[in-house]
Amino acid sequence: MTTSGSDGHRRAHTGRRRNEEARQAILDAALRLLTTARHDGGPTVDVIAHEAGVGKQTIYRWWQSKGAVLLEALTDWSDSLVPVPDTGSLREDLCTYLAHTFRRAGEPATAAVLRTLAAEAARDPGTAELFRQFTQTRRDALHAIVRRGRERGELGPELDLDLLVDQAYGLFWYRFLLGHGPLNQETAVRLTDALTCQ
Amino acid sequence: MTTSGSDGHRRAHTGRRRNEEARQAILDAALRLLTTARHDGGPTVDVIAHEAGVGKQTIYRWWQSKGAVLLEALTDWSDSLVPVPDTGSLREDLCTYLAHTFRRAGEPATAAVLRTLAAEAARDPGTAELFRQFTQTRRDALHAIVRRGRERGELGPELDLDLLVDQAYGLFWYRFLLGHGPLNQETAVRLTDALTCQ
DNA sequence: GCGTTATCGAGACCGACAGTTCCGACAAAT
DNA sequence: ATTTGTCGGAACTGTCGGTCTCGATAACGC
Repeated sequence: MTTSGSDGHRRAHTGRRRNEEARQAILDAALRLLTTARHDGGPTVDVIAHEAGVGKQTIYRWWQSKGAVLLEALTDWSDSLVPVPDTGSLREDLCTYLAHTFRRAGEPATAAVLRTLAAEAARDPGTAELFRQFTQTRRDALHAIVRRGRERGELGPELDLDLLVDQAYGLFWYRFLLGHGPLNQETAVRLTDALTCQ
Repeated sequence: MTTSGSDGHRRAHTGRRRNEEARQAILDAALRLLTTARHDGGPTVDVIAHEAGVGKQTIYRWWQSKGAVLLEALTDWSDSLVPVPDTGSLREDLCTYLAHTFRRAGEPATAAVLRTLAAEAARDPGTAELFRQFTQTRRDALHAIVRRGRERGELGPELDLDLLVDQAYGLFWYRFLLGHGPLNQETAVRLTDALTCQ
């Protein structure tokens, strides 16, 4: 609608203190542009700034790079992305979590975000580190599921859980980015079977 | 040593026909620059052209993008990269292949090449397609190993071999690019065990 | 109250780099 | 002998991440 900012009103100046509204406007704009399906690269800094009704300086004063903005927007958004189930059954928890993850990644908006972030991480070392931290939180979630399963005796006590987690997320990212194979619900089931040695 | 071309002599002009020496010089320069450890992004087109003693036009006349040049250089080079073992034992073949793959990826030159190509593929859709083709040849190699194993009865006949292959290569690329976990010889053994359900 | 100070939006500017276009030279094709 | 396509070299364009400057504004410290 409006060409500057998500709405037409002018933000009040906060003088010598950081403008929290501007911060939110930047993150909102970043996420909005990130989820807008495009086939080229991610949004440019100029476009984010313009969309947020903000000067580029205001972005670079608070974030170290474009990737940092995008990743913070993603992190805020994804906190409620994929819940971590705890039903008492490893196979059920695992399959639910994987199926949910695959389904989300299949949605165009989510896919665009993840793809753009991965590309940005490949370009900028600083963003790569932030991306590493983001994936770490997902690893932790999956790790918790399999650890509970092992504590219940559903997995051998000597099993390398990190390896198991990385087999799952490795397959996910590999297929998501390269697209050699599908990421559907059947894949989730089969992967669950394979990981639990059924 | 020399500032233009890998050696000092001037190439002979081939008139109206394509200069094969120039083509090789470009690919050689691309690979040489690709394997040179750098912490920033890949080599620029200008540098490749200068290193090969060639005009940029000569590059863009024969390749559609920088990534296409890099990927052709990589493909030529990697044909003899990781041999496909066939000892008659699935676990031995698998473990050998994975261990070899991991070891190669640990060498700085190889690591720089793979990392740069992955970044380039993330940036440019055309290069992404070529990268997909490259990884497909590696998938095929691993697929052949497990297919032979299944034919010998070392795997269940209903197993999804594509899934198995993608678990392996997924873990490889995930750890290679993100670095959450190691890619050492023990990892190869453990992964082999996991994939063959030992 | 009043000078100081930090942030704000806006825009000019810089440097890197992918990709294009032009040029004179050259030899094969015709 | 003329035409044609490539070659090396270089200037040029456009995009984009990131920096710098500027006037306006209001909180902060005295």
